[in-house]
Amino acid sequence: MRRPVTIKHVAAEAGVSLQTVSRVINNGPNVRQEVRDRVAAAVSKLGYVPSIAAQRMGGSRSYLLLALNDRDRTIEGWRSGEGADWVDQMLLGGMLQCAEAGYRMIFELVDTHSSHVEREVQAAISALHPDGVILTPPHSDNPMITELLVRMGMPFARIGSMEAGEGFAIAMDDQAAAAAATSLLLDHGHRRVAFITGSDEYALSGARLDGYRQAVSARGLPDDDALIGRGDFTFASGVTAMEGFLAMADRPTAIVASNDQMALAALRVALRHGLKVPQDVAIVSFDDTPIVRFASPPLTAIVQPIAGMTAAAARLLIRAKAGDADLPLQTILPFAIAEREST
Amino acid sequence: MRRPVTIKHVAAEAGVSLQTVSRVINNGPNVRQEVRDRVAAAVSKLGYVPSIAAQRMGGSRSYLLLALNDRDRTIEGWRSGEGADWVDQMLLGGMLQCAEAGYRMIFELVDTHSSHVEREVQAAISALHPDGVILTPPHSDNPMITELLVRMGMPFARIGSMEAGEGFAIAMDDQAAAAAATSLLLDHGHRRVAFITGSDEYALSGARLDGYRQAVSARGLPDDDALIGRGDFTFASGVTAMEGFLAMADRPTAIVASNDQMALAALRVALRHGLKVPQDVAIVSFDDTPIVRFASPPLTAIVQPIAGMTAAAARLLIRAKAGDADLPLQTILPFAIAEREST
DNA sequence: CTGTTAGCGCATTCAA
DNA sequence: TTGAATGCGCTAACAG
Repeated sequence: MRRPVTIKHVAAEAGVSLQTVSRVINNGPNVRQEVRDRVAAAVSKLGYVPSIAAQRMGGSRSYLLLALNDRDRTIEGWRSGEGADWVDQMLLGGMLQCAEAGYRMIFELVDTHSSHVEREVQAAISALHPDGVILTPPHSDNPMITELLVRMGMPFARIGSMEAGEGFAIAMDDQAAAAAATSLLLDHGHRRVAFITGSDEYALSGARLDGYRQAVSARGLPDDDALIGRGDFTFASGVTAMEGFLAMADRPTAIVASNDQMALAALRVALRHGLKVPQDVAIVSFDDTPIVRFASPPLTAIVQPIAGMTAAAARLLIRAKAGDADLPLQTILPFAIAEREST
Repeated sequence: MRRPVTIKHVAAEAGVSLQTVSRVINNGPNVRQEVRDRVAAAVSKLGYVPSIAAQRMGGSRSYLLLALNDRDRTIEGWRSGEGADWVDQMLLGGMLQCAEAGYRMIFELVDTHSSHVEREVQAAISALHPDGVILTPPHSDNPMITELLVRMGMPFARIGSMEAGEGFAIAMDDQAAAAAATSLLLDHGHRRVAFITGSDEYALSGARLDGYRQAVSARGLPDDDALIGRGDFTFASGVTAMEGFLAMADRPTAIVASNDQMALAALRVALRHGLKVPQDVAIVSFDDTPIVRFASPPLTAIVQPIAGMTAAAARLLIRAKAGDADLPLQTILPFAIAEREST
């Protein structure tokens, strides 16, 4: 049971003071190259790694980033085991980015709807003292949270949020993506393309609807409100919306759904009505979680750059803490479209 | 920008000393109920939450658990986006269990095959000072890691490891599961059931093979080595094994694969050979990641209690740190079988 | 039962 | 360019 090696041991080994070692560790100025090398040698010889707890206590960075996800949605995704891989992609982008800078990302589940959101967030921050917070939808646009963060002087990034405001806004161009999805269908000759919206709680829902409308009117097609189904990202709401469409006399021949669950619902309903996909009705999905790849037929989908957005968030937060100024307050990442057999 | 509230403020508010507050926080003994209540009131009034960094510096717990996953496998799973939800299930079980005790779980990716595994693990531990470490396969049986942990006096749990040894071994009964999968096929009337093994690097691979053999001989069927295909958990190895089976004169009518990837490979090969599943050949898979549910036909699979194992690991580690003695060194969790259309 | 003292490992003042 | 002091928020060991 070796005792842990501290900065003191390194100082003794290198024959310098505590402070000099600290300077070398943090790449501080005013250290001769020779001394720097000597300290570095001692560090690697002893296998010294600074304790982040002590670093924080010393009044510096905590090397921790806190990622806040919605509790219910996240747990539900895990429990269903349907491979809703939002969290995986966040980890992929965020963790790897953090690792590069010696940071760690800690996950926390928070209930947006709870009356004590503030207490929950406050508690997590007080306990961890992170250097920054990464907000994901729907937290990204929850003023209870963003205002608290501002009050605490805690840097944060809002993923999936386009509106300028406090914190770093990082999103893909949802409007352009919806327009692209719609245009794709229009290009395939569809004239009546319907759209299933997401929950209003998410700012991106509005953006996607706007994109759809824009693409439709760009072709000079009428703006038919009957072609817009209100959903809330749940499978059930997708079923309802799709059944509404199929009950119409002049029913749509193509559907754009604001997320995968609703797209799968639309697919299910279509098949149950004896319709063939994509012959009778084409479907485009948003998000591209694994499930849509394994649907029959596999769904064409807008691919969200979740890993990229999280990586960007981590990078910005880390740089901000390092004192980097003039960082972009808004970051728009490119989306992709995965064409599969549903169109 | 409110200044953070510390134990001092609480002490002042309650009119007691620092130490008394600390006692109340940690549920220590020797505090009158009246004082306890007074302190509790001050805590909630001020919204005080102890800083885990400071708690650790004070020589107590760090309230952190470190989960080590294999870097390549994990990243590959995320990148492929196939919804290999091992990590999700770990988070589901581990995070929720941790949250109950005021703990956090931090993920770290480590390359088992690297020559500097020890350095990587050492560094993570030195930086974080976790109260315990959760090892997942293949780390669970990597002596480089386990021995290092023992030397450091760091409590740890080995998930997917049945052998007694240092640390808490937590696993499902892989042998019984493989036997159950095989028996299921035997019950369906199959006489020639083949088995695709996993990589020898994983202790559970041997256990699964044993279970298969046991089930076969329990029926008095011959122990035919030709029915055992060597795999390594990759899709490609599954293809090779399956093609070997199909080239046989007296080919098997049922397959048990040691993981989902290889089962999917077997399915693919079977279909390509014009065989019908399950009529011509039945398939049972291990792991039950989301993809097998969306295969056509959906595969019958052994369901691993990943969330349960991680939760158990967290619980044991937390209790151990709390001073709980006689905790079980081996924990076996029940598995389940999800019967679907492939059998 | 409660308060006082002395660190934990580090970074941030200051001096030299 | 370096070193010595001071304090971060907390707990353990000791007193009272």
